[in-house]
Amino acid sequence: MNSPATVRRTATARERARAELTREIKEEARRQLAATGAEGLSLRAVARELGMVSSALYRYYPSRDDLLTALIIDAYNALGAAAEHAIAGPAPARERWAAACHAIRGWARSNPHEYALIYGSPVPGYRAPEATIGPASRVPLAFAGVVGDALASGELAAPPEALPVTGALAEQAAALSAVLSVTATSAASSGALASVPPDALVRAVIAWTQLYGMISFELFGQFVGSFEPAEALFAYTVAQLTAFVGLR
Amino acid sequence: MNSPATVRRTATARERARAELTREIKEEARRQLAATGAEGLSLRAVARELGMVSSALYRYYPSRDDLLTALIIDAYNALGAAAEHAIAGPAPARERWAAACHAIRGWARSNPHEYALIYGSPVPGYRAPEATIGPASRVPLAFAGVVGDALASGELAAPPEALPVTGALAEQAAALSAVLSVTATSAASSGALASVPPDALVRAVIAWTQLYGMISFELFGQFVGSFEPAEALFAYTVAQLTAFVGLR
DNA sequence: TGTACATCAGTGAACGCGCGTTCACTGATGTAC
DNA sequence: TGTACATCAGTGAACGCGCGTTCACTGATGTAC
Repeated sequence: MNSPATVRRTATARERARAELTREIKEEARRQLAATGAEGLSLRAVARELGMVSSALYRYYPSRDDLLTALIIDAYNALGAAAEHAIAGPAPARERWAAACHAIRGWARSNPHEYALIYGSPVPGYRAPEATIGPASRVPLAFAGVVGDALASGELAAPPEALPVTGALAEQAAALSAVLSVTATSAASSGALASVPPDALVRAVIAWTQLYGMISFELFGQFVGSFEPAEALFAYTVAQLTAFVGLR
Repeated sequence: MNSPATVRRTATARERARAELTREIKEEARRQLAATGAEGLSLRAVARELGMVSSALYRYYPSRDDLLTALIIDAYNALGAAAEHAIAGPAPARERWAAACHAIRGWARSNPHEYALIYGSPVPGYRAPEATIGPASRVPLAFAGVVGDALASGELAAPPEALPVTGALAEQAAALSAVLSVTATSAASSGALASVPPDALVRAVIAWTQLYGMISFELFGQFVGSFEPAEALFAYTVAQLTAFVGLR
C-alpha cells in the first residue's frame, strides 16, 4: 500500500503536526477573541501563548487578516450548523423555525465575540473575502428552507395583518428568490424555494433582521436594567415572528 | 459692569479659546471616527491634524476614553434630538412614530460610525460612564412618549394578532413602566406614560429592536446584493411595525 | 536498507511604526492691588 | 493706569509599550535513488 499512485496517502508526521498546530492557533486566537474582541487579536499574543515565536505563525497564516478570515468562516459555519441542526427533523414548520431562532440565540450567547465578529460593526480596514459568502448564507438558507418546505406542505399562509408587498420591494424580493433557488439547488436542498412568493420572502427577511436586532440588543448590553434576563422577551418575539412569517 | 460680584461675567479670551478648541478637538475626533471607527481614534492623530502637540490635548481631555465618552454623549444627543424633532407637532401618533423611525435611520445613514459607536459591538476595554445614561434614553423616551400620547388620545389599541403578555415578561414590563413614568415626569414630559399597559410597552420595545436590527443590517452591509438600496424594505417594515405597536 | 538531497517548521534578531501618557519648561493671558 | 504675581495653554523630549512583518539561519522530517 501507499504506492506513489495512491491518491489517498497516510498523513506524514509533518502533515499531522501542521494540521494540529493550525487548529491550535485558531483555538488560541478564538480564546483571545473572546477576551478582547476582534481588534485585540494579535499574532504576537497568540504565538506567545502557544510558546512559539511570532514569526513562526507565518508558516500557517500569511497575515493577521488571514487568521481573522479563518475565524470568521468558522464562526459562520458554527452558527450555520447550529441553525441547520435545529431545523432538521420532521417537526411542523413553525416549530422548526422557532427552534432555529432559539438555536441562533443560544450560539450567540455562548460565543458573543464570534457573533460580534460576523454581525457586529465591521472591523475597520478589514474586507471580507469571497470565501465567507458561502458560510454566511447558511443561516438565511436554513430559514428560507423552512419557508419553502412550509409552502410545499401547505403550512404557509399570509397572516391577515400583512401589508401587500409592491413596487421596488417586490422586485428585489423576486430577484432574491431567483438567486436563492439557484443556490439552494446547487446545495442539493429542496427546490421548493423557487416558488416562495415575494411577500413571504420579505416577511422572512424582516423576521431575520428582527431576530438579529433582539439578539444584538441583548448581547451588547442594551437591555441591562430592563428586560434582562431576556428569555421571556425573546420567546415572545419569536412566537410573534413565527406568526408574522405566516407559519402555522 | 463686570464687578466681582457679577456672577455672569463676559468670557475672557482664554475661555473663548478654550471652548473653541474643545469643540474643534471633538470635531476632528468625529472626523477620524468616521474614517477609521472607534478603535482607530488616536489622540496623537487628532493633535497632529489640529497642528498641536499630542500632550496639549491633555489640557482638554484627561484621557482618550474621556474624549470617546464625549463623542458618545454627543452621538446619543444628536440622535435623540433627531427623534424628538420628528415626533414633535400635532400629527397623529402613527405618523409621529413613523417619522421617528425614518429620522433615526436618516441620522444613522449620515453618521454610520457614530451609530456604530453607540449601538455597535461594545469597544473592548471601554466602560460607558453614568453620564451616558441620560442621553441614551432620549430615543426610547421619545418612542414611549408617542405611545403614551396615543393611549391618552385613544389612538392605541392592541392589534388582533398580538399574543398576550404574561408571566416574567409582564413583570419586567410593569417594572420598566414604573421607571419610565418617573423619568418622564422628572423630564417634564407628559405623565401619560405611567398608565401604558405592559403589553403595549413590550410591543414598543420589540419594535425598537426591530428598527435597530433593520438599520444595523443596512449599515453593516448585510443587505449588499439583495435589499440594497433598503428604502422600500425599511418603509414596509415601519408600516408593519406601526400597526404592530397598535397605533392607528 | 542506507545515503544524499530537498523540503519545511521554527528561531531570533531586527525594522519601522504608532500609540497613550508624563513632565519640566516657556511664554502668554488674567487678576489683585 | 501700572506693576507684581498667579494661572494656564501649549511645547518638546522622553518612557515604555506592543504591534505586523521580514529575513537569514538551523535542524528536523521526508523523499528519491
